[in-house]
Amino acid sequence: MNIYDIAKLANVSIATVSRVVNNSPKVSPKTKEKVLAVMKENEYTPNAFARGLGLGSMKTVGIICPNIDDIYMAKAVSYLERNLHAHGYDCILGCSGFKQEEKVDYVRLLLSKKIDTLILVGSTYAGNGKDESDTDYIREAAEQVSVFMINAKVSGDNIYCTYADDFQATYEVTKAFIRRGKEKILFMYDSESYSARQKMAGYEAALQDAGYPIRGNLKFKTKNDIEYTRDMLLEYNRTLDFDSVLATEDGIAIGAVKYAKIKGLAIPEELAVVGYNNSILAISSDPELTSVDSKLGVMCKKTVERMIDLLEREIQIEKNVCVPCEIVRRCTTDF
Amino acid sequence: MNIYDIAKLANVSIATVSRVVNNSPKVSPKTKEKVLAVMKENEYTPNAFARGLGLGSMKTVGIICPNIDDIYMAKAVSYLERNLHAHGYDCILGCSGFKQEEKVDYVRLLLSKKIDTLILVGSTYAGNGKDESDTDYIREAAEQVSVFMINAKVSGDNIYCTYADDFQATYEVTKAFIRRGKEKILFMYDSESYSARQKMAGYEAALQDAGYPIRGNLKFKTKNDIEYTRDMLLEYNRTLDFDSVLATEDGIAIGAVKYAKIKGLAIPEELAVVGYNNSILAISSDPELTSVDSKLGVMCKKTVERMIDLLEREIQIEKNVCVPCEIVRRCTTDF
DNA sequence: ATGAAAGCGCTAACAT
DNA sequence: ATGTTAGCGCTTTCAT
Repeated sequence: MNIYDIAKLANVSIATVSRVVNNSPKVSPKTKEKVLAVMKENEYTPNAFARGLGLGSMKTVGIICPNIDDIYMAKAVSYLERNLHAHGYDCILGCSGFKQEEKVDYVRLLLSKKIDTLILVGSTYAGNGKDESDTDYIREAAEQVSVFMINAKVSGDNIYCTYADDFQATYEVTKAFIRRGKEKILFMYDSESYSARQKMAGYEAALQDAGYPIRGNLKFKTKNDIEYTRDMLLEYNRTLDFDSVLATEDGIAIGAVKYAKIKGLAIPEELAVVGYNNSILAISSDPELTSVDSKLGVMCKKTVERMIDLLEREIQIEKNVCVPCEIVRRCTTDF
Repeated sequence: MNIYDIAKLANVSIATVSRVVNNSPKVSPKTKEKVLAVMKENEYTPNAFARGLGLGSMKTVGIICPNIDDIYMAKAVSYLERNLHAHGYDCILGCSGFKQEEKVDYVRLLLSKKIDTLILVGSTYAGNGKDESDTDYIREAAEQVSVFMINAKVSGDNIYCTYADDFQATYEVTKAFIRRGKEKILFMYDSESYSARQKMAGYEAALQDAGYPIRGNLKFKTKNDIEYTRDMLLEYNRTLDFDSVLATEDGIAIGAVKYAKIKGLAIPEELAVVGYNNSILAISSDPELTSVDSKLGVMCKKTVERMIDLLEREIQIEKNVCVPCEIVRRCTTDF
């Protein structure tokens, strides 16, 4: 069943059918009704490809994240999908992994599918902070469609970023630790992503402002893996002296909690722990984890809102939006 | 840049360009090279909509799950995406929620986007087991594209199902409980989905086979929410007597663990607990959770393999595939 | 091996 | 308010 069939059955031209389908005001109620009836009777659905070809759009946005099997990414995609669906857009999802080449390939692939917009979720897409060139593929993509980044900052025309104020959050957590008498705050991270760099910078700034030294061996690189982190701490704890942990991921923080239990350290008195993302892990942990909530829902909503403004209302939109975090206090800290 | 431009620049017809793009064997190496050069030079990418219109396919599969902000669903989508991507298919993702009407709408929506195949993830799409009619929309969809269900069983032409052997798994867990002297096994569930029904049936069968009574008050409906479950148990424990918990979700099981801690019950001696899905929650818990692994990775792989066989090789494929579960033993049980 | 031309099903400008 | 028609960019059949 195509538009010609419907037109014939309804005794009108295909233009009229098209108008009815697209809710054009200039078609008489009578013919509209007639056409709708024929359409319903034959369960007609316009061919999306033909429509896309004519219009140059299928109302689809591409979402790329490194790995949706990650609570944080899944949450982001969930928020994005909901907001986009509400505005009549569909999501085509890609999981690129963390390798540069695959990121580049995946972006190209989605562009070739003629998406209306590209959303890159995660701080890994902001590059390593050293070479500008490793984000060139994003600027290239932005020549074809507008690109929205979530939790990453990349400069370039037609690139719009939304990110959490991670600097401020870790600054405040570190200050709070210091106020409660903690002197040896272990900063645990698992990548050099944009977001991780912001977090480390906040940590360092707070130490500096308090007149504390920044000690390299208190910056501890690990993996976002509970058991790996726990074992690393057990291994290094002879040479490492710390009374609190600021982790860039909840999984890392829970590794620290597990370590404390094995060592018989009281939480938070002997070891205070703060995680990040306020994921379900934070409350599944025992004791429940104090965690920084990066307000992912807010970020996703703001992203989609601006996207719609740009795509449909052609309004001027904010280029970069920074969202404040919230520190959710639970049992692994005494502040 | 379209196919005409390339044809002109390469001094060939659009048919030849099309042949080159589609890797047709009947084009001389020389012209092929020439065309490829022009294409590269101009960064030509075929228009996906036009291609879709001609071919009737954009190599896209629709994936619908109730909610990707759920560890299990996210894992499934992750596996599916990876396998599909490897075969050159893209995923368009929809989160339908659990309401019947929205499921129906979302299926229709994706069908109208001319997906090559539809994958429904989650046992919620199998209906409530009472009305056949609540899965009619799936059979309707299957008239247009083949439908693959993950962890659900729905009968109908062109519908292919892959599900875990949940019956066997809960049967074995229950038997193991009984062998270890547990007499009052609390079955905790959060829905009447297909999978939940299988789990309950396995539990009941094991009790029956052991000559134990099936007591209605030992079937406890809750939510897949740690705190809610914990509080429900605290509230009902005056009237409820149980020495072990078999939960249909890890989150529920952790709620039971939290309850045991508050009540000062030793795990697993005074309260043994088994969760489901072997999610990250199982190891973030303390003590770590014994959990049934439903082999989601295997299910997803089998699904995509059959899909490719059907779509590209037009081979006869298995209609229903049942995958055995694995019981991952950790610290909340003594078996 | 290559080209010409007829679709694929729709939208939108233009004509009436 | 409705119809005619020219694209949109590709695939594919049929000639050559």
